Amino acid sequence: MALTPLQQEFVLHFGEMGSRWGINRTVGQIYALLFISSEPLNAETITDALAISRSNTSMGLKELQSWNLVRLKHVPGDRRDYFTTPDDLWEIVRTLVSERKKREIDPTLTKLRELEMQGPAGDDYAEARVAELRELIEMMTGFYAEMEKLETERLVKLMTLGSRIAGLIDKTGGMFPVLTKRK
Amino acid sequence: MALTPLQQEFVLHFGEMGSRWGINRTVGQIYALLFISSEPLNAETITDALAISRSNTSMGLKELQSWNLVRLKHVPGDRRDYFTTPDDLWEIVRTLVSERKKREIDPTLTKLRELEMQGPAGDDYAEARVAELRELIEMMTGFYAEMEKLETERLVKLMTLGSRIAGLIDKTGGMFPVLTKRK
DNA sequence: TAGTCATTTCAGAAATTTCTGAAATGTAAG
DNA sequence: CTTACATTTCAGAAATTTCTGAAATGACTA
Repeated sequence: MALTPLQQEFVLHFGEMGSRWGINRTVGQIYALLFISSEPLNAETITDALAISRSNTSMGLKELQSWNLVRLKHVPGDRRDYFTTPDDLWEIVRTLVSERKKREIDPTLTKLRELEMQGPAGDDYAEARVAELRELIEMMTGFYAEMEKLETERLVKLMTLGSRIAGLIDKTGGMFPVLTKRK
Repeated sequence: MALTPLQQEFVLHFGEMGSRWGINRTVGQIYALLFISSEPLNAETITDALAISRSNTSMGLKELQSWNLVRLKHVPGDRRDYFTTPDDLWEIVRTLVSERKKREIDPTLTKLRELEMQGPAGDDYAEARVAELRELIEMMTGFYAEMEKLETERLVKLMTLGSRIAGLIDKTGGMFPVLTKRK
């Protein structure tokens, strides 16, 4: 499969960004290719479009599957596996955020709690710092858990609302009655 | 400088997580060490606490400085450079988010806009996908820009509020009058 | 200005990650 | 069961990143 110039450039960009996003070039390219392809692709097609080895494609797809970033499809009468990305971009964002949290945040939160469980270390500053960090992460993951529950429609409204949200909170620390009354 | 067991474990954890966070082990360890140390440290102390080479410390500190994650301090009568992390964790979070956005999001947004500028590519699906992705990223960075403006106090209130925020948006798409009236 | 110490640079070594080709495994159809 | 693919695994090769020691640079002071 020959790529259009647009596809080509898009794929190469994702490959280059890969390392900043914590995935390797090939994985970035495979994802990009699936993302801008209207139809599901099989491993052979990917291999040939990206000019990589078949085994590299296999490993890349495995990695993307471990991130829940691709969906497996089957074409009747063809026993090869076909892959796509979800049509809904918000679904992709949710997956990405959730997986990154799982890999980049949760292990640290666990470790911080473990460190606190080990009891007084005779190092007040470090202990305070660990506790403070743990509390901050808990606040942020707690907020994330709430946002995760929202339907996409409300999430979008919320984001579009922007800083007008801030007006809801008065500086003294209370909130407007409409908020405390609801739910 | 000998590390306490707490410091030791904290530092090692950050080193291991480094690769997932897009920094290398040493950089993660240096940052962690500065973070849990009550006093600013100089390069010599870091080198010796982490058992790495002096040049590695130098490069690691340079990297952390490029991320704006450390502050340079000077001790009177001592011409060596001393480094710390900000006391305020929210300041750290703001820096981290802003730098990650700069490195991981902005280049892609630029590239997507470039691709769109290149005009019709004769590939409707890919074009639509690029436009959709660009719009999504613009919405999210726009929201981020608004949140960035908020004082920490309000940001914390907002996060603690959690999903009660969702109650503000009715399902039909409007918002409560209190919101539209303010500001 | 010469001497001392702090820091940076950089070429090559070491470690790690990524990629490939070949072999092994899995799987459906005849 | 055998054949015909499709996919995965894996050992080593290739590429990239990280780290080191030595030399260069910078900057203060006596």
